[in-house]
Amino acid sequence: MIKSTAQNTRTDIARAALEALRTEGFAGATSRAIARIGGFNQALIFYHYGSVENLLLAALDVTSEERMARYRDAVDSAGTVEELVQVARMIYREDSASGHVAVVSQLVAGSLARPELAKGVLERVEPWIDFCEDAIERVVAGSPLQGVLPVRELAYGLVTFYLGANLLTHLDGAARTDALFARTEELAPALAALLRG
Amino acid sequence: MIKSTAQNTRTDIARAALEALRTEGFAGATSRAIARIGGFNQALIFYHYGSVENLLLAALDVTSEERMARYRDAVDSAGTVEELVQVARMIYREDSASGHVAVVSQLVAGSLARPELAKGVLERVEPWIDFCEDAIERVVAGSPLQGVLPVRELAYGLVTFYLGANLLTHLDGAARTDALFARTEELAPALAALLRG
Amino acid sequence: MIKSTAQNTRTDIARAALEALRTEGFAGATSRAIARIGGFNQALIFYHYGSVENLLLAALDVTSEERMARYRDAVDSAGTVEELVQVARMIYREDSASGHVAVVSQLVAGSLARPELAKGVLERVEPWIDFCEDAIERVVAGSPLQGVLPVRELAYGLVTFYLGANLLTHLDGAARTDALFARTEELAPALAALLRG
Amino acid sequence: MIKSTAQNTRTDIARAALEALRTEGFAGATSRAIARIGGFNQALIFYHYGSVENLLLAALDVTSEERMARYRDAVDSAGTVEELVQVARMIYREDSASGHVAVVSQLVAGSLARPELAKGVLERVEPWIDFCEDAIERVVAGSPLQGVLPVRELAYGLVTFYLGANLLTHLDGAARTDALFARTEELAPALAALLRG
DNA sequence: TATGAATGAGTTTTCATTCAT
DNA sequence: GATGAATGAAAACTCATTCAT
Repeated sequence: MIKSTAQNTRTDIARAALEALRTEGFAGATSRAIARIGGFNQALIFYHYGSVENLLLAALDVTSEERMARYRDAVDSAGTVEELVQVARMIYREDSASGHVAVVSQLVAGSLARPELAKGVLERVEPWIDFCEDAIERVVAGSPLQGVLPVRELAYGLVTFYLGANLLTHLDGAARTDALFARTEELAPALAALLRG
Repeated sequence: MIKSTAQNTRTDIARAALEALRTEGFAGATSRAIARIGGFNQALIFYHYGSVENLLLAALDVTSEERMARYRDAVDSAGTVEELVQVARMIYREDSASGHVAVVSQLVAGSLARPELAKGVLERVEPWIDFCEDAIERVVAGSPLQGVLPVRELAYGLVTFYLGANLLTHLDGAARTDALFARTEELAPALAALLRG
Repeated sequence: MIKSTAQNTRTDIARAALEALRTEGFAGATSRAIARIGGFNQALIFYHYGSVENLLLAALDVTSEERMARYRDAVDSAGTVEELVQVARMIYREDSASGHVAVVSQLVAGSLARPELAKGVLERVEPWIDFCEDAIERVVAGSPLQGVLPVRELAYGLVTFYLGANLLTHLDGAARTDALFARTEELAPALAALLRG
Repeated sequence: MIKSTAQNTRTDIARAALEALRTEGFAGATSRAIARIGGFNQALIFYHYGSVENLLLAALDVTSEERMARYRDAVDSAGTVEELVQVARMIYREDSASGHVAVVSQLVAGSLARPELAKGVLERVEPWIDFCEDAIERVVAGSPLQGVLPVRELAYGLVTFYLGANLLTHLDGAARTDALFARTEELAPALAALLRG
């Protein structure tokens, strides 16, 4: 059964907005560019979302929700540090390939001079910090490091790194970030040993 | 002896461009905004720099060079891990306060869809990775971790984190990044012990 | 018995149009604004009236008819000049408060570049000139001024003044027009004496 | 000697704005329409005047000043009531022909929902009320009616009538207003007799 | 009857850039 | 060196109107 056209249109618009952020960046994610990418009338954006800013946030919701669900499953199935690092690498790869991080970091950067947007973006970034915190917490639980490791701060640092990674990878490709992940994987057993005491 | 007026004007323009990037973000760093901030004629930008993009890169040079010199001294005087962490924190504080990171991350983000700009920005970010690499190398030298720790990748990760940190701090303030640094300082002695074997 | 819903809707739309003209002026009386004010769907305007212009004329009919009936009674009961002036003042007060004159003057002004609308508006203004003419005629009848006073022209002048008054009162309030009426009331007895010869 | 181009451009723009108000009305006096009429680039309006609203007020200044000077001379040379009525008629004719009243009444009407504009328009209408007051005052001076006639209110009423007249004349032509003036001229001697006591 | 969706042309305003002086 | 003026393209957003349901 086909969903109502209206819903499809809204989704189409949101997807086009994501594509625009990905390929044109925040400054290039204009109503025109989005309409061109999605192949629809510019005015539809305002009909459905009221403003470009609104659309961008709505688009962020679309990807975020999809990915959050998907990644929660993956992380839940990771019991050891080694597995968690592997999952983290997989997430980064997927997000990088799909452009999700690009979208997020463009929105974060673009919201510098737009308090409204900044507020909306922050609200959508917070859950990811919580998500990281939960993941780390689970792995550290029961180890001698529990209570020693600053989990909350580490989670924040991870998200921070994650955003920065995207900014840089668009400049010089993903090779170096990949290398970093590879080294981290190699060191993971040592870290696991540490956790075991 | 006073430098030629022309040189002063060029510097004024570059400083205004930095201020614009800092306060208005990449999308708001338009020739008009820069001219308004600096209190000079819009056309001067094109007379002296040819294009806004050029100006932004030139402005990046101005801050980068100043800071690089200053920070190299500070890092050189840090002999231990603990001291290095303290210096890193100091650098972050200063850059955060002065807006240097804001400028860099705005330029990195803004260059997504502008290959020319991206190329220029990358060239100016590379030295900072080298800088970090040197700093880490010096501290690790002679320790059992030498040869084990992936220094180059770590340096890259640090710069990555650094950029991301700025993106996030404009959203929710510097408190959380500060906390992360504080925890790292607390853990530095343990890390130092590790380095000593 | 309740009138058909359709009729009610039509009236609702016309009332919303009047409200829009009153509060937003001609340039702001757009289909969107009218629909928002009335709380109904934009497309209804076109379903029931075909175009915004048509609606505005229909709305003018609604108020005009209501008021014409009401004012004819009031004027008929005025036998002397003094009473007529008082009635005129009352009419102005009511029209001003209810916004009827505002609506008329906005339509007259807005029709400048729209021949169709101009035609429609003119047809609806004419009866008011006739109305004034009748009123003056009745008061002058039998006096030495009958045949001397240019009644038709005076009536036209009155309506003219009336429109102008509304334009100005929205700028600086009704105080000055009130004062003018007050002075006219004071002078009415002298004028009455003149009429009696 | 030719004035600077800039000044000429500014004046050209203001004149085009007046023309637009005259022929297209307030709602049609858009930046596009004005630029088309004047044959210049739309952006020039914003370069020279910042906004359309500003331009409209500046344009009002241009005509108002010109006419005020011109009419003050004409009124000053009118010593009797008869002459004053003739001058008034002449002024109306000229303003009507040139479109000055059209401009004013369109601006007054259009400012209904724009407080900023309303403020500016009011400031520019006030002097005309003063102007009328002076004119009436001079004619009444020394007559038995001095002190009896409410001069200020009369002046206000005249301006009011004047605005209304323009609104109506665009609907049905100037014939009826002319007729009113003609009748007033005929009655002027009687009025003069009254003034003489 | 009524409505949500859609559209092409319009709105004001700002963009980077050029040019004559 | 520096500036005021100028421009064509593009920005976000709204317009009256149509149409399928």
